[in-house]
Amino acid sequence: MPSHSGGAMKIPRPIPLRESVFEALLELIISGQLTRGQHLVESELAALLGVSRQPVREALQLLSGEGWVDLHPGQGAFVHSPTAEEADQLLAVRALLETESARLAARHATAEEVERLRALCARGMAATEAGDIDTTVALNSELHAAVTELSRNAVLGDLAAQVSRRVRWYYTPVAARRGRSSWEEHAALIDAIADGDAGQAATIMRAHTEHTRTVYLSRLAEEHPASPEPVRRRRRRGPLDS
Amino acid sequence: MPSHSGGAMKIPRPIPLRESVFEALLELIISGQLTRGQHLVESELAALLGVSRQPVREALQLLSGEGWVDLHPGQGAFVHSPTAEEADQLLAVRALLETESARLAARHATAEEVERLRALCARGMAATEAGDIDTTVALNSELHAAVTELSRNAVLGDLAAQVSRRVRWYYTPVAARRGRSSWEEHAALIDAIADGDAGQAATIMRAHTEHTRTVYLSRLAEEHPASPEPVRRRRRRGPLDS
DNA sequence: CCCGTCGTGACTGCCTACAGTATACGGAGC
DNA sequence: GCTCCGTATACTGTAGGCAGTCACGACGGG
Repeated sequence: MPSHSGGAMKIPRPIPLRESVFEALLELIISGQLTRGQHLVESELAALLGVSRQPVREALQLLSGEGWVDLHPGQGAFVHSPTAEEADQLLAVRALLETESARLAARHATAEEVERLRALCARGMAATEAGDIDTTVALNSELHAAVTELSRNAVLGDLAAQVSRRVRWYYTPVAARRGRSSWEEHAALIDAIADGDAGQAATIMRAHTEHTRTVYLSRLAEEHPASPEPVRRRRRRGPLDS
Repeated sequence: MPSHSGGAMKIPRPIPLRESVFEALLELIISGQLTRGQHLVESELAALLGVSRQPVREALQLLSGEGWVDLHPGQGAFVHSPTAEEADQLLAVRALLETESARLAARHATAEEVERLRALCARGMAATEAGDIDTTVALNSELHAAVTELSRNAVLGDLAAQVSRRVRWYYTPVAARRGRSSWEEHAALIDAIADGDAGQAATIMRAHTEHTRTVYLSRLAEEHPASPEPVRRRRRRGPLDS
């Protein structure tokens, strides 16, 4: 995330293998192929991805740093199993960071940048109308990321990006019922940013994120049963074994 | 940072070597033995600490994740060289996180916990009076950490802790001139928390952190010259060589 | 029948070794 | 004398391998 670099964004020529592994594992986690609480055995993953254990280890530590897996010393890595409480806290923090981002964005955004936001918003609304959940979620993330970038605060942007990615994990099943209203809120937000009305932008973003949080919680309350204490036991045989 | 655990804080028996290395390197960076922009050669550090390269690599990646070093693929690790702009952004984010923490702390804190805060505050003021900068800074961090813990939001607490540690790096030279007033503000903050006055606590914390930020910036403006474009060249001979 | 103890297997943590690559130095050409 | 290029060096990235350790299962005792 080079945030708002001045045009000369440095792209390291050799993409380290650990990052490729990181992306791959992240995809496996988000897509659910690696289930919550599952024990991740380094050698199995290494064999699965066709690399050695070392890049896998490093990728697992990166994932641990961002809260995707839990690293138990001497015991290995386990896919993080988020509790309802934690999700709520995460959404609260997101609300905080994004609200501030919106406030700052309203102060700094140029007309050209506002246009980019509008374009994103239009595409997002189209995807929603078409019922394309995955694209909708992706565009939602992209729009929020764009706003944080406009805050002109790289540190804030990085933190928000990190939190957003985790939120996105829980968010996908919620996206459907947020539907159209979410994008109408986005449109209102962009208007406020275009006007340079910081207070208004912050207020809208606050309402928007809190709305999402409410929807998430209500959904959680419905399918209530959930977590029968996830498996922390050491796995001997599992879905990865052929 | 197990945040607000309920008494049974899990302490993994074998402390991984990478964490010890992490701590050691962090100390070397904060104390200035590793200067800004310096190229960190894995093998040298490994020899220095008497371990192999692997734990050093992993520690460097942890440090990179928290913004202490920059990892250039195929080139190695360099001690991060924070710009004035970045420091300002960091302080702004800290203000945001800590303000929210204070607000939440005021809602959740028990009388017993407030007492702990007061004790910390008293010790801090004593250290300041005694002119013990290091202890003052340490207690300052501890107090702020205690407040974020009282927010009862582990995610917020972790983020704030991370940001605070980085702030502390820049903060040490500033601590002296913040002096007594800082601890008076702390005392006022604790009063607000004790009263359960969330709004007041937030306001005080906002003013407190913004005050710190102002002092930092003014100090920066004074010793203005600064950064003669730090060394990014690859080092062949250096202070680590014996 | 339940509980403590020992044996076994498997996985992590760490070290060593190799290959690829970017940088720095020295020499040849202009 | 300056620039360009070849060679050498040293560092990173990756692989493989060994020892320590944790968990599980079986056996024997209460």
